[in-house]
Amino acid sequence: MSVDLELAPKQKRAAGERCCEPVVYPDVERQQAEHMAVVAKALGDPIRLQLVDVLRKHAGKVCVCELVPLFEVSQPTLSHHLKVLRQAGMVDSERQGLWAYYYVVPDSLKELCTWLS
Amino acid sequence: MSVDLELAPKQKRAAGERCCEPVVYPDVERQQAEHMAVVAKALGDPIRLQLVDVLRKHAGKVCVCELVPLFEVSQPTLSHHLKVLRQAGMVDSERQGLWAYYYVVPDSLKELCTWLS
DNA sequence: TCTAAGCATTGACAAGCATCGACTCAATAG
DNA sequence: CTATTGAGTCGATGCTTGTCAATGCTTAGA
Repeated sequence: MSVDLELAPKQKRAAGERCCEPVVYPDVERQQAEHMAVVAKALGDPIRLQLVDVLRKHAGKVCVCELVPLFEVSQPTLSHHLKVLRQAGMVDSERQGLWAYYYVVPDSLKELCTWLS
Repeated sequence: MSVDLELAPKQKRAAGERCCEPVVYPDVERQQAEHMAVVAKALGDPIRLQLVDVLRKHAGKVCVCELVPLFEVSQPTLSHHLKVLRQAGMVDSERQGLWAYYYVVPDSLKELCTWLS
């Protein structure tokens, strides 16, 4: 889960000599980092973070019209935030008639959570 | 750690009647959510996420000049990213002579990590 | 004192993002 | 069929962010 970048051994060098050398960049790990960054970025808004929190506690039981009055934004704005979360793969929705019920995608937070700990 | 928003009980309503009612917004929890969002937002960039990763593994042993060649950005840009992480309270630095050694602030990731799990 | 190196800051610009109002679409009730 | 309601999309707007070139500051060595 770690990114594992190689570091050049630290050496005090004489004047006129650069202290650092270029280091190979591991591409595979970068992709992991990018994916985790997408998830973190999606959580980087208080409204979206609280949306995830609410949905985790009421999975599949909350329609959008119930979420709107929880936040001081318009319905289209909330719809936008839900779309961001959906595109980050963190939530998904299921329509039943007029209503759309959202839920947190299982294990979508796992990678980030594991890396954090 | 949870945000604990109150939800109005879901009811199918008759036509001409709104389905939702306004809900009280808990201010205290919002502040927690905002703080976690700040941390998440700071991690919402692949470079910053990898910076945190490197620093966690080499705490207090890496100078900025060693970090620069790990990423394909200029030194000022990296300095900017480090500043963002510093302002989010996630890293701090210590100068020794010419070099600045960065390290991850202990427990700065704990709140988010706990909430995620 | 002078010079060079490490790092931070500033200024500028393009790209991205949050927000809203207006609109569209789908489903339901009458 | 028509009106209404929930929800997503679009376009416009103002703010934020990532980036680099240029510059400044501090320290160390000559």
